[in-house]
Amino acid sequence: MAAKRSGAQSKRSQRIGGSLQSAQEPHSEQPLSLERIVATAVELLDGQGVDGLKMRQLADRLGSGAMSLYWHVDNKEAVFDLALDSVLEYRGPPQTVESQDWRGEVVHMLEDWRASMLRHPWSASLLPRRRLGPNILSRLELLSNTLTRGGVADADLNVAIWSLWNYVMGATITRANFNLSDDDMAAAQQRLTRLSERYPTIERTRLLLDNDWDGAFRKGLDSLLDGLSPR
Amino acid sequence: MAAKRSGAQSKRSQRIGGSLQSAQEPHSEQPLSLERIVATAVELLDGQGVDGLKMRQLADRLGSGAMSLYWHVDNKEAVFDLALDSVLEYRGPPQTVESQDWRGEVVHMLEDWRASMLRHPWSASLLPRRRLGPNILSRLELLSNTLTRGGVADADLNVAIWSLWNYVMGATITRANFNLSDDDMAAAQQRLTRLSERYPTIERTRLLLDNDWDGAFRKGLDSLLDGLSPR
DNA sequence: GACCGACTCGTACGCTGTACGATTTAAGGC
DNA sequence: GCCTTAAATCGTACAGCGTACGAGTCGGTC
Repeated sequence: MAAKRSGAQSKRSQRIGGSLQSAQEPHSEQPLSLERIVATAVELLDGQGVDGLKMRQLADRLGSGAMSLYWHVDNKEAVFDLALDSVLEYRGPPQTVESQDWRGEVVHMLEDWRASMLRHPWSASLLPRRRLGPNILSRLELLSNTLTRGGVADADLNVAIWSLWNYVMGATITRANFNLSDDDMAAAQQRLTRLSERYPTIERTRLLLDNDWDGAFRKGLDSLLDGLSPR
Repeated sequence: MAAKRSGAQSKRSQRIGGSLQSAQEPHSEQPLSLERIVATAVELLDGQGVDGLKMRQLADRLGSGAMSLYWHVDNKEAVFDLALDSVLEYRGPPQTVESQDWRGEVVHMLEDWRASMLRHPWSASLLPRRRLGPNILSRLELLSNTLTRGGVADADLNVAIWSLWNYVMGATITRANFNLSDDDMAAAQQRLTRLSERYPTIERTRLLLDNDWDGAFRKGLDSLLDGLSPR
C-alpha cells in the first residue's frame, strides 16, 4: 500500500539545474529519477513535438514501465512544466560585455532566449500556457534590472517589459511553427502567386517567403527598443 | 458505396463569410452544413477551450451522429482551421477615420484583431500553428497597404509587418492564457511575496499583478510604431 | 524472522479520433 | 407507380491515449 505523495510536487523535487544532457541510450538499468525523466522528455519532445510525447513511449525509452513515472511526477502536465523550465536557463551575458552597455545586455539576453526556444521548438508554444518557472522569472528579473539601469522609469517599466516579452514570444512562436521544408516553400509560392490578384502587396514584397528571420528579429527588436528608450 | 470526397476540401467548400451566428438550440432537425458545424464549433470552443472540443459532443449539439460530421469536414484539424478563420474577419475602419490618419488605421485594425481573438481565447494559441486563412491574409494585405501609404519604404516593409505581427500575437496569446480568477490572483500574490527576496525588482513593480492589459497593449504598440516610423 | 517505506509495474477503465460499411434520403428518368 | 444513382447519415468497432488501482519487489531496521 504505497502512499502516493500529494502536495505540489513529488518528494523528488530537487533542483533541475544545468546538467541535463544524456546520450540516447534506448534503455538502461539505471534507476528512474526526475532528472532522467525530464532529460528524456526533452529528447522526445525535440524529436516528435508536443503531440509526440506519450507517457508509454517515455517510459520505454527509460527502460521502465509506464506507471513508474507517476511515482516521480504528478501527471503529464508536470512533465511539460519541468521540461519547459529545464530548457530556459540563462547563464548571463559573456564577460566581454561591460556593464555600461545595458542595451547590448538586453539584446543578448533576448536573443539567447529566442535561440533557446528555437533549439526546442515545442517550448515556444508551450510557454505562454504554463506557470512561470524559476528560470523564466530570473530572466524577467534580470531584464527589469537592466532596463532600470538603462534609465527606464519605474512607471514605464512594466509596459517596457511586457512589450519586449510580447515581441519575443510572438516572434519565437511564429518562427518555431513556420517549419518551411522546400516542399512547403514551393507550395506557399504556388499558393501566393495563385492569389496574387487578391493580395497584391504582400505578394509583391514576398512577405511570406522572406526568410531572414534572424535579421528581421534583430531589426524589429532594435526598433522596439528605440521606441521604448527614454528620450 | 458512398465515395468520400478526396481533395483539399470537401465539396461543401463554399464561402464561410460573415453571417455565422446561431442561437444555442441544443439539437434541431435542420440538415447539417459546414456553416452550422463551424458556428457550433466556435460556440463549443468558446465554452470549453481547445481541449474541450470533442467530435462527439459537437455532433450531439448539432443533433446528429458523430460520423456525419466527416462528410462535411476532412477531420478535426479542419474544424479548427475553419473555426479560426471564421472568427478573424475584419470589416475595416469606421467611416469617421479619414484616410489621412494611416497610423490610426493601423492601431484600429490591430486592436480589433486583438479584441477578436480575446473574444475567442482559443484562437490566439491556435493561430500561429495553422495555415493562414483568407481573413488573415486580408488583414496583412491591409496592413501592408496602410504602412506603405504612411511612408514606409518597401525595403523596411516586411520587417515592420512582422514586428507588428509579433507584438500583437505575443500580447494576445499571453493575455488569453492569463485567465486570472480571484483565486489565481491571490495565489500569485502569495507566491510572489514568498519569492520576493529572489526576484525583488519584478516584485517591487508588481509586474505580474499589473492588470491594465489594454492600456499596456496600446502603449507598447505606440512605442513600437514610434520605433518603426520613418524618421 | 517481522516490519516498513520507497519504488516498480501489469491490468483495466473510460475516453478519444475516425475507418468502414450499412442504411436512409432526395432527385430524376421512365 | 418503380428503378437507379448519388448525397448524406450514422452504428459499430478499433487502436491508442492518460492514468487509477492495487499487487509486487527490494533494501534497511529492529
